[in-house]
Amino acid sequence: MPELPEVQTVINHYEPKLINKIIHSIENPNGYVKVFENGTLNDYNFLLSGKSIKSIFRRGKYIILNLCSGYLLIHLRMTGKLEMDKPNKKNMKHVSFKLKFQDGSNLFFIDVRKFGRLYFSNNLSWLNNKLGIEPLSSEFNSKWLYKLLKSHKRMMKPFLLDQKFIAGLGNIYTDEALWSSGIHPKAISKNINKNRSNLLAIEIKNILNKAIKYQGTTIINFSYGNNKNGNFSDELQIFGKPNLPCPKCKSPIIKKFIAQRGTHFC
DNA sequence: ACGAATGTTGCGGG
DNA sequence: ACCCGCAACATTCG
Repeated sequence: MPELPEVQTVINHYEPKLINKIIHSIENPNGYVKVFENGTLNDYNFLLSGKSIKSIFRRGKYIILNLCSGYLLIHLRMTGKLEMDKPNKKNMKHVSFKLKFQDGSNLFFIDVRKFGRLYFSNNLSWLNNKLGIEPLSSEFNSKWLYKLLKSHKRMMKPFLLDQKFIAGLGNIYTDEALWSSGIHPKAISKNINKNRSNLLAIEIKNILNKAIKYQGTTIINFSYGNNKNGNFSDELQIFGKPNLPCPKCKSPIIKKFIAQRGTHFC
């Protein structure tokens, strides 16, 4: 369930460890080839061998390694994890790829459900074309959000999950942000009044920033580094708490399928 | 014991 | 434009 705060947590953790490393080669020890979104293992080796990592940053839920030429992008999807320590036996069989560095260290991509993907690209224009605004940027503010909501007629939950409008929100933070702003997940964007819209913009930023500070949410899968867990799980107000009393009104939290996703609201 | 649910994304169909 | 269903895949829960 890595969403924006979890991806940022992974980056914050690995940035100092990976910066200036030189890639020696890449392997896929379990022969799973679909992880390579564009190209074969040989292509990736040709493109990556000898390249150094200049910087690491995030766009939406993508981890981007800025190489001395080109970019290597990692999407964790549902269960992807990065580890530098050699994985234990159980995790070893879920290694989708292994990046070897010239200094002998490694970066393992462990992915139980194998949805995670690796991309190589010379530029990021295709990514910027398909992803919407960064919710933590200054461009994302009350004014921008209100304009967005008014210009579409969509259910709020799937709207916020749609990465081409706002990049980085997933199931957990969408539920939390809507609940905090008093907006029903099925409410139609066009009908949201200005006060609620303004509140939503603030809550999205607050919740994401706080979750990054707590190093993300661990419910089932998320961990980073040496099996470090996120601490935002304890700060969740309604996600994963069906039937428990709503912190605001004390009536039981409702969980329903909306937009094919388990959705919590009150 | 077996079906359902579990984060994310993309695609086809209505 | 927008919604829905499904698929990718493995594991856990009831």
